[in-house]
Amino acid sequence: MSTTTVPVIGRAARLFHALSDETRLEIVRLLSHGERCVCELQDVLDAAQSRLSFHLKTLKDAGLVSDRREGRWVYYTLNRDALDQVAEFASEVKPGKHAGSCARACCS
Amino acid sequence: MSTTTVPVIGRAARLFHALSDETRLEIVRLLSHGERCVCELQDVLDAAQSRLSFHLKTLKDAGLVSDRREGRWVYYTLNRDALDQVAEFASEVKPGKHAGSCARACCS
DNA sequence: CCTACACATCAAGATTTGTTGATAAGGGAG
DNA sequence: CTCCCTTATCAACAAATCTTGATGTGTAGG
Repeated sequence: MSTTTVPVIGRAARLFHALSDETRLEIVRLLSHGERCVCELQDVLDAAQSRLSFHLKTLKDAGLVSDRREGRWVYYTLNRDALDQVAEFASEVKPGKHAGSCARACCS
Repeated sequence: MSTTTVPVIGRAARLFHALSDETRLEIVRLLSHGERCVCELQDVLDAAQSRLSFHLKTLKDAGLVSDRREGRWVYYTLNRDALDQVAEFASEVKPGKHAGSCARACCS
């Protein structure tokens, strides 16, 4: 069972890293209201286009958003699964969750 | 209500940043089993002492852990509140949460 | 075709972050 | 007081990250 913890940790680290930047959090917050195209995010966030593209790529690589092309526009949406994984990690790690399941060994 | 979003975003960013490193996630995972002293973490994680100290400080600054001195040892514990805030952000931002509450404006 | 628009990618520079080894600070034991 | 143990802090370096401006790619329209 503990063999799966390492990849899970890595997955969680990439998720959290994608959420560790204020610009990306603003993007996530906007996308929580529904699908948005890049130019709209650009307007609202008042961010340079290449900067936005960089952050959207970061979010996409982490699996937090998906994109869809429609004509010349690209629409981004939040991935519910990734957000569930974030909440799941927080819940899994909450104190008391593993109460009594493992001994406490302290240094000599 | 939207006046609080900026500080909230900043708070979330600092929380997520603290969780964006694998070493720190391992620390969190260990602490989820209960209080631990630094030397014990050092043993289990096989990490240099100054490295561990650095990561513990990062976690502490983000409010994710608290420390308590007992003799020469310092014990660290997870802060449940911070983990709740992580889960809360994930839930707050989940698609559908704000369904219909705001119009969709797209670029011209 | 040619142009314009929406977006992605690249290269360069500045800033932040993580690691390592050395030193400092704080407390217990003798 | 002195030594030792545990932890924190510092300085220096390496590596990753973010920003900006320029260029590339795909698509629609004339």
